[in-house]
Amino acid sequence: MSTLKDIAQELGISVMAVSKALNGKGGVSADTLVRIRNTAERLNYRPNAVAKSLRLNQTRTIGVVVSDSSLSFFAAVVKGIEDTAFLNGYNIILCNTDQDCAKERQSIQVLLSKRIDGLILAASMLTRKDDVEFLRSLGLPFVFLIRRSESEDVDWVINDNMLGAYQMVNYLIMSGSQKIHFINLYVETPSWKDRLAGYRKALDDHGIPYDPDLVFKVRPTIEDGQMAMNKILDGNADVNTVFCGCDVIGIGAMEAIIQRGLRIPENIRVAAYDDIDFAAYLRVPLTTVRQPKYAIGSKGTELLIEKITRRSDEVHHLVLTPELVIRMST
Amino acid sequence: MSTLKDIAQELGISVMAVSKALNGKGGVSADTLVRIRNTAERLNYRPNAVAKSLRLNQTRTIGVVVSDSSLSFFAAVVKGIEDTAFLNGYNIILCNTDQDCAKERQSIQVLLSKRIDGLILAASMLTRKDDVEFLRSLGLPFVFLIRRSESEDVDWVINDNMLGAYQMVNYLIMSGSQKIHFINLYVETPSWKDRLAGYRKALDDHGIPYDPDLVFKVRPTIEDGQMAMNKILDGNADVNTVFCGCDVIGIGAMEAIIQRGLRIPENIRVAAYDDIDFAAYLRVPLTTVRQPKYAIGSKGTELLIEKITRRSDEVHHLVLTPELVIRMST
DNA sequence: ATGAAAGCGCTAACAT
DNA sequence: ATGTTAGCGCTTTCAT
Repeated sequence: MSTLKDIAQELGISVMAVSKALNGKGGVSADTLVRIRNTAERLNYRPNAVAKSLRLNQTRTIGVVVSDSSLSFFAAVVKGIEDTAFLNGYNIILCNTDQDCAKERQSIQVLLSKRIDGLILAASMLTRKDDVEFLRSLGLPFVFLIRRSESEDVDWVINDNMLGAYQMVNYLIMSGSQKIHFINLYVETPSWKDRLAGYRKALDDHGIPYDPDLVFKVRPTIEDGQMAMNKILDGNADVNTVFCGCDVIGIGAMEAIIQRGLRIPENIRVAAYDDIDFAAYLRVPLTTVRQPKYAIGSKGTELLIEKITRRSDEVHHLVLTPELVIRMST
Repeated sequence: MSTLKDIAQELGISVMAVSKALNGKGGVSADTLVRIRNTAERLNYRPNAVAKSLRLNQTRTIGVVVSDSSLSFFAAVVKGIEDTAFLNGYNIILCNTDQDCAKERQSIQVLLSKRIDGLILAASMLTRKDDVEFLRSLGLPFVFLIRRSESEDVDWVINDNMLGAYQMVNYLIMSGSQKIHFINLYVETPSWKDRLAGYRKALDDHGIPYDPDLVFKVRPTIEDGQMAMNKILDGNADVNTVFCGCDVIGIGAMEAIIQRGLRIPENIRVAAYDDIDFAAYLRVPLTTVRQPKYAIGSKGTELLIEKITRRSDEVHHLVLTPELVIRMST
């Protein structure tokens, strides 16, 4: 792999001249410029971004930590991130946390070593107030995506979880449901609380008392959704409507219902959250709250790059509006 | 952000001593070792991987170019890659090519500038023989995943496309189908050809003549699958069985069939390829060929790291065995 | 227009 | 056990 020095020696000129020429900085005669370009081409010169990074103290690389990039929902967010990063001349280093707090911190430390210019935390486990101290101590611009922090003075891009849950539960009530089970996610993040608040507010607005026995917490897997639904069905003859914390849980719930020979929505109505790619093509097309997945990724990246470039300390909260998507399952 | 020098000055010792101590190289007294560690801790020292990379000529970073990381199938492969990279102390820079040859080359050039240690090409567009020259000219270990190259002398990890297609078509014939439409992917890659070969071989083995009019090419999207299926249904009253090049196309095909009030599998049998996460939970649970998605990613990464470490020039072809998964759609 | 010097943070090789 | 030298490839600053 050839270097500026190689080109300079080849031409009997200084390294500086070559550097300036190849970076279009001027201060080089038209004649030498051409000769330098040709030689660079011939020697198959590729600028060494590592050396550049060391010198300029910027890597044009963004760190992305996400709980599980293989889940349909996160994969869409990551695509939004990567596309936007690419458009702005950045690359992304992708790390999975597997919902493991320690692994998340470890990954962040590695990214820090690699001197990323900024950090995206997608569905982070570090949402507590004291986690923010740790994140701040890194001295690095960072943005929360999907899940917000409990601390108000950091940036985030999320969908309006309270509104989404409210809209869904309100719709379910308006269309006839009085008793609504809620299989929410198992980590009690701010998003989790916001959705619960939306659920409760909708009940409240319709004068339906809140029954904590109707609320469950499970991991976002088909199996767990199925198990939770089975438990609900086992314990209770009177199940009418189920609102699931994400589509994946909803798929498991539908599976449990169908396996018992019950029909959706005739016997039980099922609703969920996210609107993943295949939500419209499931056993029963799923009524759900659409999160603007790709936009969360792209807006979040724009915000981060803005922070990297401007270095301003304004706090930005982007709360994107979710959309109720009514399909056959209700 | 503090450096070795900061620690050295603080302690009034040389930079070298600090470097050795912090890297566990020995040659430091137990006493100074402790003092160095403490000071490093206190100054919140993080080794600068950029400087290390420049010095050592290795970044412990792998480049991953993939056609579209948001597609369920690729997302699973990428997870396999990232997990395995992490386990071996590597990070991945993820780039999407969007099936665009020029973008793929551009991304590779950028990765090359960033001095990645190795390159993974997942469903690359650079499968032609002359593309290999370009890839070799990079002087970088690389591995093809999912899609193989036309050139035999490069490494790859794929599933046995010929066998998978053969097994499926053989099963379809054995279970009663004589006329089988084939909606294959639109890029005529080696994988594409292998699957067509498997399709033809199965027909052959059963004495069924090959009819090119039954073979179609579409992009791997639900919409295109749907359009293709509609075209088939429009032009032909006698449609019995459809084998789709991937599950996403299969979803589109099923949608078209259902929208016409036809039943799956009673009126038309539908089979596909990949076995994406939700294949079992679709409108009609999908009969498909399971690719070992995660394993393709993890085995491919192991192979690449092996190449990075050993620098041997043996060629490895890992052809993983696909599995026929029979569900309700046939 | 061109170049020399210095240094980003680190480590291998070689003193002491 | 500890330190010195040199240099990875690049760019900023300051000559000429």
